[in-house]
Amino acid sequence: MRRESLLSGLAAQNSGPVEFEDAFSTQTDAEAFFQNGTENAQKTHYCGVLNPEHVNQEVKLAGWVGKRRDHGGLIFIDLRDRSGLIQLVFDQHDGLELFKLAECLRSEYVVAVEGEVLKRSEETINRSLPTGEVEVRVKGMKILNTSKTPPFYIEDNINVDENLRLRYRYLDLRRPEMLKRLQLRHRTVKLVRDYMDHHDFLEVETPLLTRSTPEGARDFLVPSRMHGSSFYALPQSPQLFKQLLMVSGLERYFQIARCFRDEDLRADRQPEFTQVDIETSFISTEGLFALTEGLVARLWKEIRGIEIKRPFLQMPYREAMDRFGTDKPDLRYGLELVDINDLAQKSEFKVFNFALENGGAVKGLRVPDGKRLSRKDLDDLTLLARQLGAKGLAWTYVEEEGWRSPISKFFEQPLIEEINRKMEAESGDVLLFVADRWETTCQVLGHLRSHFAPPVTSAQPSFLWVVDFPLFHYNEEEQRNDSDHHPFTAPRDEDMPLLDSDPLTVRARAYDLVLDGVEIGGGSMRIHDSSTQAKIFKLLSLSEEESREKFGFLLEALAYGAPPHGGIALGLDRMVALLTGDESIRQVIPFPKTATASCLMTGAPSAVSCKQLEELKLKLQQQQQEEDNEK
RNA sequence: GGAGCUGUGGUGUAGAUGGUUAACAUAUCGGCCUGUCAAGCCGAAGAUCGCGGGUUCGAGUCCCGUCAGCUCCGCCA
Repeated sequence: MRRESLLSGLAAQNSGPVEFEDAFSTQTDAEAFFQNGTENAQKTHYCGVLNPEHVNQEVKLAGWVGKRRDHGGLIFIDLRDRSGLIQLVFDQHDGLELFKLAECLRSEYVVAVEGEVLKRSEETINRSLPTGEVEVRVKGMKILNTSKTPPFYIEDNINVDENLRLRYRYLDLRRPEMLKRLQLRHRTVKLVRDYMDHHDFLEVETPLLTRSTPEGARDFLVPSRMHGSSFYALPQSPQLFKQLLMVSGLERYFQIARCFRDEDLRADRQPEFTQVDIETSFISTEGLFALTEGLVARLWKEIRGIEIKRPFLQMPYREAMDRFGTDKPDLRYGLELVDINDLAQKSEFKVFNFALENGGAVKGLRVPDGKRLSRKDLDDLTLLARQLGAKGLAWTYVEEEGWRSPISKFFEQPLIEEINRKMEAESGDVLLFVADRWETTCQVLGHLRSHFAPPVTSAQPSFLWVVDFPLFHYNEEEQRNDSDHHPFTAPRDEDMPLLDSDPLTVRARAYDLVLDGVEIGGGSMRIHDSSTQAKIFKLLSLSEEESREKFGFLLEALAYGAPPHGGIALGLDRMVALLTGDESIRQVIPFPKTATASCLMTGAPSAVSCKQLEELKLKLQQQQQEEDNEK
């Protein structure tokens, strides 16, 4: 109960831009802890909690030496622990032996001290420090450990190579802002657990050593010693297990689940990441949305102090692509794409005509005040559009007299005016056009749209459900249909007849949760009868034997009274990063990997001994080649 | 797999068009100093410029390769 009131209190004072609350904002927490246990006899208080109420109290503190200010006969030390800083004072009149010891102190030494909390005189109060009204006059000290000079400053807002931070991650985490991130992440997870528990969900663990299944991302494989030439795979998500738990009659499952995908990394992608994994039986999509919205709203309320409007907006995939050129639109700004198929048709511009004749689309993006863009800027944008898969980019400056553009000659003046009107273009704007396959057109312009995103002004986050994803997409490389979400996603009932006639138009009962242009979760209602599931496998070009071999256990389970069920997985790392305002999820993962999936601290991944390989009956390709060469 | 950016004392940076002893701040070490909190003052030590090769009389600077980090595309939900 006390925790509840503490949290809501914090929320109230925390409504502005991203700000961490203090690790221990109230004295009660720390005091309760020390009164209850003797496990920490070296400390009676956390450094960061001391205030005028403690004046004249004898305290025991322990922590790390921060800044040292040596005045000769008087030494000030900033003592830091998890909670914050307190100024220690050593006076040589308090005893020479102690003072000599204080002179030895260096950055990051670990010390335990005893002393008296004193009120600082008015002119020596430090207003920028929460504990700045008091200081501790030290009467006894023990140096618990010394320290090498750290490779970077242990303080907030440092500007060092990320290389170095990752190599010495334990020191990086010692910085207050990083400790606060860990604390915020802890609180997020705690809120999730409390919320799910409150809604009757059971947290269940699922295996990390499981079997490799086709589809989806590349698996991380773990060789089996007992079964030579066989491998476990680390789960890309607990997908199959959570569905099987529904068959088990669990009805409501969740897990803070670690997931593994062996794909290339990004600022928001790590090879191992954490999902809030949820699955429920006997629930409608709307019911699941309400549940999820409640959870997310709770997090933003408790941690950011932001009241979120519910229910969240919903938008079909098709509309998201048409208007924003992405399946995860950022709705905090406009700059919508404009469909000009009908007008493009009337032009003499072959590129436009050609795209339309081939079933493609022509769309435009208005760049307000685009006249600031130089010819070179436009060339760069064209290059970017090409890199993104478009055949090219058409552009024009909009001026009072008409268009100034290499393509203006293909457009009659009335047509130009019509396009201007449709795109709400004014003199001084630039218009960008892409004519290509519908999907390419949308994607490329969507990317350019984000290029021109105005600076964020609103603190109000924009949550959005993207719904009605296609069930399949065509995989050019493999020349077959692939699941857009995953193979267990149920088609919409009314689209079932299309499965045979026109599978690519079938819509799935799948949904993504999008926040400010970031996909923070996704899920679907699942197939719960084995015949439909078998049919989907077939449409995915999985032979009967193959699907029986890979997913037989699922098909079998579905035949034993599987309840209708569905769920969602929320990206915890991404959510926490949004809550802290960090650009990269590495900031909120204690020990992240680099872009090439290595850990600079431990040196993982690393070579292993021949003996280990032998036990696993593995031979490296390199080894094999050498042996072959010898023959 | 591809593209871009970055790499100079411990750290953060400066080093136009190639030119002698690679500069500054901070940290570190030593000395002085009783009210600092980015303490101050004096002094010292510390980098063959990511690595390898090339061009050149001469390379931190130009070229090629390579490694590492970051960002993006492909990939990934």
